Amino acid sequence: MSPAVPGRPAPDRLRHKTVSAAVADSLRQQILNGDLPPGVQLRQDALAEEFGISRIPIREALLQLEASNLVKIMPHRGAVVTGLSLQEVEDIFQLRVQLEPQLLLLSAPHLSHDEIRDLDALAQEYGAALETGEVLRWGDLNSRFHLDLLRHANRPRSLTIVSGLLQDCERPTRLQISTSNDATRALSEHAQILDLCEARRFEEAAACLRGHIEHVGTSLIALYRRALARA
Amino acid sequence: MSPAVPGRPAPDRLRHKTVSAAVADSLRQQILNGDLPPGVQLRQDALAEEFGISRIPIREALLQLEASNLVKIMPHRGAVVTGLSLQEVEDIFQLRVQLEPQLLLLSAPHLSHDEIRDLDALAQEYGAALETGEVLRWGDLNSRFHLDLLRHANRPRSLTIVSGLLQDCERPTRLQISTSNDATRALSEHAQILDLCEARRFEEAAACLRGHIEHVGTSLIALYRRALARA
DNA sequence: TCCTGCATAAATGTATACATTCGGCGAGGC
DNA sequence: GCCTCGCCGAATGTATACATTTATGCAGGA
Repeated sequence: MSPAVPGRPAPDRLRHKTVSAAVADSLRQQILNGDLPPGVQLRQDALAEEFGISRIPIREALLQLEASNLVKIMPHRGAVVTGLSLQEVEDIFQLRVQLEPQLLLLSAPHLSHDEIRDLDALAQEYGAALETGEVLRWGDLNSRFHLDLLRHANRPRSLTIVSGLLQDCERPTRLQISTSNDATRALSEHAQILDLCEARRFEEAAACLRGHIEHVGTSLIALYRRALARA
Repeated sequence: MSPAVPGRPAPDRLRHKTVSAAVADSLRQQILNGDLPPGVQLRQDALAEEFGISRIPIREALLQLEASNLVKIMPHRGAVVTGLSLQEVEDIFQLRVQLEPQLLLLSAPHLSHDEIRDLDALAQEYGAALETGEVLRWGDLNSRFHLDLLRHANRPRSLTIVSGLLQDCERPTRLQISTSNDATRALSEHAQILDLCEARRFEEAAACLRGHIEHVGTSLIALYRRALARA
């Protein structure tokens, strides 16, 4: 029953084991939430004092964040929160369109009824968070849904890549809160994908997933373009 | 440290600026060369003494290597050199087959004659290294050739991903040295791709690239399967 | 006025020293 | 005889202190 398939970088569900990991998670959340917008300089001394710890764990946390493309470290010049260019966002969605449906075709046949039920629970939790305005959990739930859907594709590297793409989608997704009718549509599309999977109509499920990503992508890119134009 | 977009992990425009980066590069080379085979434990104290430095830069170097999937760090349990499962290698080549030809279609029309000449120089250098047995430069030259070929696709995230895939190919590629007739075939295929690009027959170039990756992939996977069976 | 050059300050990078955690070994009990 | 509990050693994780690099500001001169 143990999911040997890598769900996430680290099983963060248990308590943090090291300070640097805790700091990394905290900063990651702040960046994904937009609390730390792109371009902000992260000074080690300030962060160390703020967290009440030494600079060493801060440095290691920043290195972990750089691995996720959340910050850019320049030697002797500190770390800066990175931003995604419009081109990058477009690229990310094109990659998702190209990769995810194909992986779904491989993974869906191996989804058990229990797993589909769990996915449905995730989707409903996502809907609940949508209504209560819990924006923080929004992107995370969406990412987990998409990843769990593809878990059984037996393509470990592809899943790692998709995981990275999904995480990068979380930041611009925050913009979409205002136009949350897109989000409700996403909700129904998630349900539809699950229904098609349970009915073992995998080709249609993949097509639906493709349409879902395309729709979210075009909507988000339009929004992102305007947001960038403002700044 | 994630590769900027073109070039390599670190554009060595200048000599190493920090010790941790130098250590990371050294360890990276040793791992890619097979000097540090998968499963080896990297103890910080031993490395620190070996390099004649403190443990702090060692730790940061290990974190950078973890970002490249070259080592796996477990909290309080040290770092271990990672290996690629057969499944991962297969996945990597399927991804390359899926991504690279498409990117070539986007990039090739923007390749100038000078750039094609540079690429040809790279290919010839690769051939020279093949004959003189300079195995160390082999994987690096191959990666640079493929990356430079796709440089103008205007798909930054895709290029980063392909860059990672290529680096991961470097390790199992070392196995291929013995059966270097595959490598000579790769050499001619590289030249053929360039010729088709210069003739502006982009579709054929992409098809050729696809066949090239597929051929190298199947050959390498067969070899890798036997190597894993031994160990 | 503008440019050059150095001195100063602030931030990062590294070394040393201390604290914490994990794994193994052996004594003790069931 | 086997299992459990607890101590001990080794390695990692973190704090403190020092060194190095980069950027800034001011003085001096053309």
